[in-house]
Amino acid sequence: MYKVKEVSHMTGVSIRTLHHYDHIGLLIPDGQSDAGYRLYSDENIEQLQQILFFKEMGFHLAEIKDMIHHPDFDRTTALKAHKQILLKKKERLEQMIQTVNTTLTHLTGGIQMEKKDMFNGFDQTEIEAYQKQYAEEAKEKYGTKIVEETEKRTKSYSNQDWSNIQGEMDHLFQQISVRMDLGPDSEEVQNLIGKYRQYITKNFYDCTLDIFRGLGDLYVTDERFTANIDRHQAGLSEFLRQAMHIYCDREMQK
Amino acid sequence: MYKVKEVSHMTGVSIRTLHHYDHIGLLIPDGQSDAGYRLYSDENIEQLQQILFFKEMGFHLAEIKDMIHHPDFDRTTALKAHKQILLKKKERLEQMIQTVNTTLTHLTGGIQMEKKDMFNGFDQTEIEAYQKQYAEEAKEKYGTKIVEETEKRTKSYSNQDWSNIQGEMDHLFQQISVRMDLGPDSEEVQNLIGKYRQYITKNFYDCTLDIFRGLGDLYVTDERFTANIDRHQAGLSEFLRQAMHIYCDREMQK
DNA sequence: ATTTGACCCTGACGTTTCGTCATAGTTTAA
DNA sequence: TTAAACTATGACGAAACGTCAGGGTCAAAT
Repeated sequence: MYKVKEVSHMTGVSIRTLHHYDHIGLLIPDGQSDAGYRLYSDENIEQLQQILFFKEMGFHLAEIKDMIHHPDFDRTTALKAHKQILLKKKERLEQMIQTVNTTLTHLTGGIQMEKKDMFNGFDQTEIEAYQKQYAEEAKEKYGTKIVEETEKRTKSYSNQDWSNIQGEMDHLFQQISVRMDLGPDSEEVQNLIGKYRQYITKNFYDCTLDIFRGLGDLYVTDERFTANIDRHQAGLSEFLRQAMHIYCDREMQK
Repeated sequence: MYKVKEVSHMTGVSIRTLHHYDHIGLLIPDGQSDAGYRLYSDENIEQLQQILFFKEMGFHLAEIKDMIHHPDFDRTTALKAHKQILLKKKERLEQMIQTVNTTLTHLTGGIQMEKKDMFNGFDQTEIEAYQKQYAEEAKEKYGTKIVEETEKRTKSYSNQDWSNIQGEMDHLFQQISVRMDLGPDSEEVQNLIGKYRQYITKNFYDCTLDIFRGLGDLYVTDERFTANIDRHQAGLSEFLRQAMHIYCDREMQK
């Protein structure tokens, strides 16, 4: 016979929950001490595990109570009925997600139209000016090789190309921004960061870890980057820097 | 200016709901009659429709309250965050439906083969019978591929092979059972669980995480399994289920 | 002018599953 | 014997209203 704390440790349910289950008659301990302490038998433990199992499936405690107290209860029918309920809930959720998505595209679409920034203007001269400027800074930091490589690769890019690149980039940032709550070290975010690096390597230059790390810093120290990135989401640039650092740390360890 | 019943008819919300929204400060009518009747303006109606819209998307009333009372509220961010929540809920629901399906197929399929325990009887015909039956259930769940694979692989197994498999399996269970006190999340146990999965994949079919998780549930819900497993050690089946779930959760994160 | 019926109001409890105190008795080890 | 650790029983809170209960208000019919 086990006391509440032991049962709690064994099964992972809280003591309060045990009280509650006793209270509503879902799981009444087989025994009781002189002082009125609840004493649970091995059988009680098994019952509890059954209860937890059905609870995981989303059954209400009242339903579970019926199921375990009526051994001849038709579980199959109950399960089928339950499944229908779950399916309906799922449908509703999907509907909700759809609605959110629709609203979201309208909202973000509106914002993007409003703002004209360097990545939205595909004027070739502007891009070149940007490249030049970036080139100078980059030379100081990473030497001339990377700069030359970038220039060589981007020279032949058409407006269409830039537009595509911008689209991909926006998409990636978008993806990351909605996952900010998962934390910069989350698997999802780290995967996206990896994609981002690949994307740079594909379109601009071989983005080594050192460079990548520096790029992350740039997002916070250079207000042009900061502003451009944070337009997706406030605080995204700092978040990106953290995530990129974590990414680099981990990659170095491999 | 409209009274509660009119608003109720116009929008479909109950009068009590209007009371409630007033009470929590979500929708306070613009006017009031001498007798203290709530009088809603056209603007109020619009607000209410906004509220209903966000409610449909599954926002909590408190969140909605913030959104409509703070006109510069970042709806985009809120929506994105909300979407994540919805997606998580959906995942959980799908998991639950999966579990229900597993239980259902094994409950319905179990009637005819009640007394035949696949692991204890090495009679070839019995095994084949089991395989057939399992095949039907499994087909519903995982499609025909896994079933065919199992059949293909096990067709040539001799009694000796089955005996060996059983031996290995017993050994593994034994190993796990003596480590139960370390907890299902301990490294030792998790390693053994990993081996177990490999073992299944090697001898029967490609055991995906979904399948593996379902298998864990089976150990608790299907008494044939429970009995067979618990003969090594009381409570082992439940322990296994927990360990397998933990294993799957962790593997999914990788 | 009064009655009647439709309509409105403000509580307040119930629902669901426990978390979180608060207060108080019990057991156990030092 | 005393302090630490454990247990017990309430009771409030949370979310979003449904559902009475008890009691005013308004407009039309008597």
